[in-house]
Amino acid sequence: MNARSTSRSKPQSMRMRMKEEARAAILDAAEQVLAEQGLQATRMDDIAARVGVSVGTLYNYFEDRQQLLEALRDMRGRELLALLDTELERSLQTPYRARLHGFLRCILEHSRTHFRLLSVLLEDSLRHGDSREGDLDRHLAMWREVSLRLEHLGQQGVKEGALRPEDASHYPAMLLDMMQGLVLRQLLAKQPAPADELLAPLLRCFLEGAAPR
Amino acid sequence: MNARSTSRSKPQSMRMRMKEEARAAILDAAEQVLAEQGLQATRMDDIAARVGVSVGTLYNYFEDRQQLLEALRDMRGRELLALLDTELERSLQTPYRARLHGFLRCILEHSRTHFRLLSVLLEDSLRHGDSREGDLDRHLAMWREVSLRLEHLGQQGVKEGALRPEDASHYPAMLLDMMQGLVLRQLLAKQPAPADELLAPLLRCFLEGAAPR
Amino acid sequence: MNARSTSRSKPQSMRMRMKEEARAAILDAAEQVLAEQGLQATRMDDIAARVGVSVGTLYNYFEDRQQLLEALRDMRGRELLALLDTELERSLQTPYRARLHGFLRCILEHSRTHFRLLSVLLEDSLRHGDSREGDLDRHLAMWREVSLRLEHLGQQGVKEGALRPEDASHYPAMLLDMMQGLVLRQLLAKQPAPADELLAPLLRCFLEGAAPR
Amino acid sequence: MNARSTSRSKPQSMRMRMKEEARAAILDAAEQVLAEQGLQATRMDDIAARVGVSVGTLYNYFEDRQQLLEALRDMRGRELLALLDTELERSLQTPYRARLHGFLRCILEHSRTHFRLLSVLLEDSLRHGDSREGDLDRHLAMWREVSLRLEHLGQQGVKEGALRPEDASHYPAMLLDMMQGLVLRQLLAKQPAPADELLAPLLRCFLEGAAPR
DNA sequence: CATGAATGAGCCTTCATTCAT
DNA sequence: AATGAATGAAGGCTCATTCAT
Repeated sequence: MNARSTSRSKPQSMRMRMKEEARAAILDAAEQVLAEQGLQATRMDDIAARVGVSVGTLYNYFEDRQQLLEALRDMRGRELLALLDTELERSLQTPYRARLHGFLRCILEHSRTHFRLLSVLLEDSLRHGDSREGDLDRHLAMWREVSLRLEHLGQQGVKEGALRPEDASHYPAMLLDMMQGLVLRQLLAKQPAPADELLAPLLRCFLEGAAPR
Repeated sequence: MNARSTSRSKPQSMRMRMKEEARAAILDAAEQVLAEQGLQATRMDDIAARVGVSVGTLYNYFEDRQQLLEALRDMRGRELLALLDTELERSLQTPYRARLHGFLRCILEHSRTHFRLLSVLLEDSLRHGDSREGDLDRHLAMWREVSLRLEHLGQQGVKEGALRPEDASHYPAMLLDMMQGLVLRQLLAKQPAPADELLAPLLRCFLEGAAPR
Repeated sequence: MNARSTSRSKPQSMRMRMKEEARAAILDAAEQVLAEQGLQATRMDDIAARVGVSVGTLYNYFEDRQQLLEALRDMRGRELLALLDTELERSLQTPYRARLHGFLRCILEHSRTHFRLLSVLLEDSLRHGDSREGDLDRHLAMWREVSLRLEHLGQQGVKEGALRPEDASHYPAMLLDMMQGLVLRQLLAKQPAPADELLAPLLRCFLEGAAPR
Repeated sequence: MNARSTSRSKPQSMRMRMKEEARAAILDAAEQVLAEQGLQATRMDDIAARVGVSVGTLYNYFEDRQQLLEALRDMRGRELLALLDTELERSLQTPYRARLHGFLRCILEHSRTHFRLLSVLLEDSLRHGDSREGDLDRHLAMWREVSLRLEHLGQQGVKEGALRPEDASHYPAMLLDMMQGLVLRQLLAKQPAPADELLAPLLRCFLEGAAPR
């Protein structure tokens, strides 16, 4: 009865592929609207209109508004981690400072692309810090992954003699803090500058400090 | 600190004093609720209930919800600046490093006290980055004031030979970024640590860098 | 501050009285709409329009749609019990048959007045028989109260020698069943007949049976 | 009635037979879901899922939700009448009391089997008493058929001298009322009892009355 | 005929704001 | 000034129905 099986290679994976693409399209639209209107102003209708479908369709792909946003967060998180891992692999034979530079540039660029989204989701996580624990957890887990990679990198730096080991545990946090500020200021300034230009003083201060030698 | 008290004649200043106190009470309540529930979950009814008055009364003191929140932001901003100025004055005769330390501790403590508020208001500013320009402006203006004081401090640092002058323009931003991360992580960690313990590695890294000398 | 106490006799009870009247008005309107449109077709907007207020107002008096309907059920239930108790008291010195007749007439009349409501609420109870247990419970509890009174009445009948005691436990149920059918057929027939005319054969059959003696 | 079936050639009647079986399967599924979830909670998707087909398929067999439910009601109605007629034929040579007992047992058992359905459909009929006249009519027509058969039976009873003729016109209604109550209480009690055990006191009271002789 | 994704009108509910007392 | 009931626009979500494949 259901044996309409023509000579198709992957009937199921076709379905699933299409479903995945539709989900991705919705998430892209959601990010756009989110970036433009902010979290609470983003109505399901707006997202639907942006994709060019009707509201009901959104609910064929996501349980509710909340789940849609979580899916968006998760997807972008996974994308960033993939980027970073690619970069780390690419630069395997490179000295610490250059690797760190590449790593941070990845973050900077990804964050710039998705900045409004990130701030909006951070905001959301903070607001519901108490309830919806699992939600915040997944968000923090992602950043912990990034931190982890920075720690590994830091160990290379220590081995190379490029880093003092005493404060090593603080480096990832401080780097990420400064990165976040960088991105934030970029956004507010509305004058995007080349990534390397922004990273140079950051790295210089991080490695050599503000005090004269 | 709240020294709005000019030497005015009784009748008016009495009125105004009471009005100001009522406003302050409302703002305190608003901050509490905001901290507990987040921006969008904070209803006017909740604030009113917290103060112990009825909704209508709030509208005798503030145009609308938006203005109330702005007033709250402005008040806390002014308070922080007052704190910083007091601290700067207190430490006038002190060397750069100690002054910076005191300055940052002020920020850290004030931010810890009002953390939820700050994150909630930041969120709000970002969301309406496009509309409500004047609002974001006032918020940024406040932080520019803080930055300004850090710059002054930096100049002292350069004069004392405690800072390299080349990257001086980046110092305030980097310091504030790291401070913000510090506060953020404090909140998420839910294990408040003594301010000085947190500031020590930050200052060490800032001044001496991560690279061995 | 709240000491506006003018020479009013019952400031609070005034408030409460008005609140109760408003609730009652809403419930009356709800019953009308319910009777006209049925349970699922009854929208909150319709009820509000019927009372002449806006939707929001309904929510100042009832948690949600469900609670409003429950309140309606409870109120009508209490009214019926009050009617019955009044009737029972009035007829204390009367013989069994007459008392039963009066009792049943009360039910018949109350049920005719609120028939659509009753059927609609019964329906609702049946539907959610599994979930919302407490809800159905309250409804059944009310009818159990009616049954209880019928049992008491039956005891009088037995004592008077007007009833065979063997099947006494079945009498309340059978009487109520026949009453319910009576009311139902009245509704469907759309030709309301005088209560006594309907009750006479019912009582005759109940007491004397269908078989010739 | 449905005798559109002329003596046609196989292929078409094959088609129709299959079509009828598919319809029956859908109606069975619908009844299950209806019984479990209630009228308004029963979604077309649920029915489809229960049959193991997709929603669209339902619409190949029934105009819309409403027609599907009506078809279900009609089918169960026809089934009950068939049962009753079989029973009446079987007991042709039996005295009145036994025939009545058999007749009522048929109703009781059929009603128990389909109870949730019946209550749900009754509810539906009552709700739309005003619109959809024809719908309620078909439902009532069915019960009128049952009543008719009870009347015939009653005539036998009168002839046999087992029934007083004066109230004969009320007997069918009263019997059906008590039956309905019986079934309803069975459902709510959730402790199914043997049919005869339930019917005995009912018949006793109906025939001999509650008053001692 | 079967499929199931898409549709979109419709409903419940929330909450900032108003205004008569 | 204080009160708090009333307002009603707005948004999230449901689900019967359609239709292209």
